[in-house]
Amino acid sequence: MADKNHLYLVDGSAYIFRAYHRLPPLTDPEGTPVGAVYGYTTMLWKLAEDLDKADGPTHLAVVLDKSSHSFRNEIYDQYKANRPDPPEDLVPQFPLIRHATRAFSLPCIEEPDVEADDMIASYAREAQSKGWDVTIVSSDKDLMQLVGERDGARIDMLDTMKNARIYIEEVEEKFGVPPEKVGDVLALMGDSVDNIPGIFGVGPKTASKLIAEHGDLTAALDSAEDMKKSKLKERLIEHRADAELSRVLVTLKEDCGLPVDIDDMKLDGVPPGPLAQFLEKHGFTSLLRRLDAGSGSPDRPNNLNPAKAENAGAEASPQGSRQPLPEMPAVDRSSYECVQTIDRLKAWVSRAEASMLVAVDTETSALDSMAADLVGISLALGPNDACYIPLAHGGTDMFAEKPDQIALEDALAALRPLLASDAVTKIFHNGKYDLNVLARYDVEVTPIDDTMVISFDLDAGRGLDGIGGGHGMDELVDRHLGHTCLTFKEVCGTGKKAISFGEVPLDRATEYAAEDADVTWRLYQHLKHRLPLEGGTAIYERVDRPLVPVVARMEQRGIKVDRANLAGLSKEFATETGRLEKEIHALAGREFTVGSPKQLGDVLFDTLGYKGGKKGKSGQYSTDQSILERLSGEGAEIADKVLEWRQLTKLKSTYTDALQEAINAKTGRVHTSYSLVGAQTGRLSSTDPNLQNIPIRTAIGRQIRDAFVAEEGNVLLAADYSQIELRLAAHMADVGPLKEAFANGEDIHARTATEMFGEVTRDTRAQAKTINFAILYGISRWGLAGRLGVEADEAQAMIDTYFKRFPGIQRYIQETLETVRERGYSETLFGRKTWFPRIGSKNQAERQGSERAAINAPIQGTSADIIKRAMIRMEAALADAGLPKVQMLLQVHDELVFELPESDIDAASKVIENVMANAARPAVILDVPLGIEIGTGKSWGSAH
DNA sequence: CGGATCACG
DNA sequence: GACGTACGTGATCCGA
Repeated sequence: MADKNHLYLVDGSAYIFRAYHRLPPLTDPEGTPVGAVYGYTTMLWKLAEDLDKADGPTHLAVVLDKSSHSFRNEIYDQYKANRPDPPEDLVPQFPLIRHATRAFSLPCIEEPDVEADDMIASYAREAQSKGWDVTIVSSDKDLMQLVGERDGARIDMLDTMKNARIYIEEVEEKFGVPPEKVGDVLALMGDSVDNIPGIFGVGPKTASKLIAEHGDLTAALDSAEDMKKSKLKERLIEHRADAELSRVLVTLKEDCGLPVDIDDMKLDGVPPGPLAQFLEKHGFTSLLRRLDAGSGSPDRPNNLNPAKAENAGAEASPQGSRQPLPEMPAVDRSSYECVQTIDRLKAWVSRAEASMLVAVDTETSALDSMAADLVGISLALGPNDACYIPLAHGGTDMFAEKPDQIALEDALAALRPLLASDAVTKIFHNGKYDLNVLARYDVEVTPIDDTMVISFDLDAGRGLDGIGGGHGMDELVDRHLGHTCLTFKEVCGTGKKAISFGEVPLDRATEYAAEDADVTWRLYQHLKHRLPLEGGTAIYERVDRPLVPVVARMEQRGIKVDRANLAGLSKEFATETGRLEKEIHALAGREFTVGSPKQLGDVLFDTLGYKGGKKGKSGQYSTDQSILERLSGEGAEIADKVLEWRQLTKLKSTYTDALQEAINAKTGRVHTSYSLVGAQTGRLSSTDPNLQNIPIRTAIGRQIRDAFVAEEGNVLLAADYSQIELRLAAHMADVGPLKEAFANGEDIHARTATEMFGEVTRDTRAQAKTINFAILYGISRWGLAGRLGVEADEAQAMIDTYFKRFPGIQRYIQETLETVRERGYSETLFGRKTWFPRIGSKNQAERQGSERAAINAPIQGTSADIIKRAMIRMEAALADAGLPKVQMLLQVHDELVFELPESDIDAASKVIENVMANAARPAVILDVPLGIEIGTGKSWGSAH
């Protein structure tokens, strides 16, 4: 997986002593001294801000000393005996440190009779044993014993005051020995602050020299016998016992009991409420302003992340600045290098490895990432510091002279270590595409960042009428960098004269391709900077960023469809529609294009004279399903025929014909493409082909689902969240009766019918179901009336009853609209924002449309967040359960489809249900259970 | 290329 | 006083 867990352990007690001495003696409005607390608060702020950085925390806890007593006092009664009392204006700040920690909603570890250092050591080792990286936020020299690498997991330290990282090299520089021997050095030199004796007269220099020379403490002490007569020799012999005692005292206890599970230290966003309260209480106004603004000026990078801590009003929108970022020079395409030799490529790779951050873009021969061939790769390490590596340029004519370029396999061999290096973040714009292309060349790419996804997490819904709402690269570059990129059309042309990228001359190709990498690098700086300031970090880092490789793999797997089955259906549908068309023409009395709503409207309402033709704003009669059904009810045979004709042509053109064409020639499977930024609410969308709208509601349509099949020996498994949006509505709106019904596993629509009408009949249940859905979508009396076929008055009465029985719903709607009007966006339980720039429109229709969408977005979006979390965890969960052959193939909003060996059904079902049912945890604990329904079969149709 | 229609959750 | 009435998508067809 791209992201490694990284635990930050903050040595809180040590920090405040240092902060106290370094910061001015501030007091809060009540006169309480808070200088050290302020320093501590800003430190946590900065750490939280680092959540999105390459080496930043994924998990974090603060460790404090609860008491000064520990096992060391038992073996040495003078331990820390001469430590002076803390200054009196520091004493009242100790409890405030806990308050500050709580305000950030961070776990705080304090155990009686255990020193913070030992607790940190124990947690560090625990995390390391699980393969996590660890950063100890401290500069305490005792803790330097822990620095180093073990089984691929690293422990380092961070001195936040000096803003310096401490790695093995730094420890060696300080002590002259590697970390594991620091204890020996400390034992010799002693520590006056902790009153550790050491050897009197031996300081750091002598101690490190002795240990470096002899290897360890015992050997150093033994060596005294052979020394020339000296003061040092005498002291080593005389105080040997002191040194040995000191060795025990400086040894960290690495097996303390761990009161909090490290998994529970996950940084999952900082709720703004308690933090704002804390900042306010102690008069930390500058921090409070940043929190309230939810945005900062670009030259003030030290702002806070909290995921849900933004209050940015629509007017405070920081997007749309066309100012180039100050430190970035204008794009200069002439600065780019075309890399044509392996030596030059190696030079770029080693520079990229050193910079830890590289923007990457692939150029290909087509748009379909599962079919396109790789034509070249561009890299960028900074503004105007970019190159293009052509790999398959040259005319389509195989005899045409090809430009000099590195052999594909040589280039990939040079790039693979860089692209797979944990230490280097690869930035893409829509990285899923590049991942898919490169995967077909056996190139693994991890970890990645994605500017398209970051843009979506910051600005979903922010565009107006298609202006500035997208997340395409050219659009973002224009919007954020004030620059216009070369377009693909300019380079490759359009229409019939269009050439493929491989035919573009290298100088031109370099300008285009390297520019894409260059601007991706620049966009990244801009967008990634905004994430913590605008509360986008949690949803990006915890949901959408880790999802990218998961979805890429799903696309790569594809799903098998039975071509012969589809071809058979196409033929049936063709025969039938031909027959229907003749009948329709006969009934109409003339031939016309049945597929033309305009001509059909004229036939129905003018030629045949049916009543009730309604013209829309386009001036043409509406002939949609509801109209045709009405006519059918009035006895119009032609309406029935048209309905049937429409159904069959729809199924044929959109499904049975199109799906056959979508079968990939190489894999023999159908590979959809999911968009992570397509739906404003955070849902995925599916294109080319859309596999999220395969028919299921009618028997004839379901035949198409039966054409989606498993390979021989395998089955398909479909796992659905049952009624997830209603469950979330019950939780979010705190609707007692609905929560109770879900807890009891009741039929929710029946329960609604009972509450509303006092009895459950087929009729009242159906009405209740309609009303339940209406609620999710933002209800209006006319809309409901139309659906139920009743008068608006009656619909209003039902709405009133609903609100009366379920008062939480009305409150939810009110509160949601108020916050959206105030802040400009709605939010899911996981902190995903959707913007509603039209919520205050003077145009009533437009405004009401926004209101309905705003009521729905938190529910639909939370559901999307939950299934995404399940997807992210699914692969590891299946692997851990020894089920590597179970493959997740499709997502359909509340459903996941897997392909698996028949023999794995039982075991896989358990894992899948467990992951899906618990996907909200631990970030969100729902008041309702998440019900999962699982089915299996040889085809998708039979798995339901 | 926009509108109308209809497939899905 | 008129507006135009359920949320979120994508594919296909027609016709300007």
